[in-house]
Amino acid sequence: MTLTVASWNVNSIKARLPNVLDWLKEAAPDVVCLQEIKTIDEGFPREEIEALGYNVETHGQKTYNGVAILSKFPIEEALPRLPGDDEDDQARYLEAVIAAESGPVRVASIYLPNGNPAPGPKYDYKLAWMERLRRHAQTLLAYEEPLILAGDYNCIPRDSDCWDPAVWADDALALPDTRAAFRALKWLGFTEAFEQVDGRGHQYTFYDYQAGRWQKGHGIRIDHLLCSPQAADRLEGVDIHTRTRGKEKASDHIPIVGSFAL
DNA sequence: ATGTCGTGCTGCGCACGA
Repeated sequence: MTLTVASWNVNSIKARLPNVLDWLKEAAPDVVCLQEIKTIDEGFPREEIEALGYNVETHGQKTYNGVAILSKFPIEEALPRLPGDDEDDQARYLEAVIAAESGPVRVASIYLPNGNPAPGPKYDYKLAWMERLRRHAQTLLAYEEPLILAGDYNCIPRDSDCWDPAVWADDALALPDTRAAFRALKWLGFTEAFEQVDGRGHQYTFYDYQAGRWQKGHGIRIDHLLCSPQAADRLEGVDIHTRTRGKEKASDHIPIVGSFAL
């Protein structure tokens, strides 16, 4: 059996619904982690997506942020919010246990803070959020089960993951502290799926709407799948569905899809 | 240097976030 797990920042589920439905029909992933749904739970187009055979869990918020998990398999438990700061009211984290045929698979949909402008309070929030994620991920790894942390990490891991490092040198997505925090998370024992099975530079998951970035091929790779050893051991491939970016009313992000022998 | 989207109301143009 192959289990496919995707991550896609849709930049508003309401504005993107036709594109999302088309892609779900074409790609038919088993599990989808969505980010930036930009709606409260009650506004999520649940029926349209359930009609394609998905179970739906959402952790929504008005206007900003919001994450969701879609699954063709039952969702056994769903845990909104990243532990570690009860004052944090931004909807950026949703974790769920999927009852896959091979057994439980834990997934999280992650919308990591952008952090610009840096330095400043938004960058401080980003780094604090990354440390909270690291601590929680450490707890999850101890379960020793297939675990995939899927999302928009707002982190360009390497210079070769953007078209021009000079443009990004002072940006919150590429600053040394951001990269160090991402590595600290990974070094707990995660495998970054694309890096493991492909690893080429200049394979992008985001092209800004501005400045003709898509037309010029000026992208960045910021959407990632982090796999526990039990998931990484079953990892068979990763695809970036670049053609979604060329459609009418496209999201600025592109879906990334991991295939697992699970 | 600029560029584009999406949201929501201080609402039919603007501010904000990305």
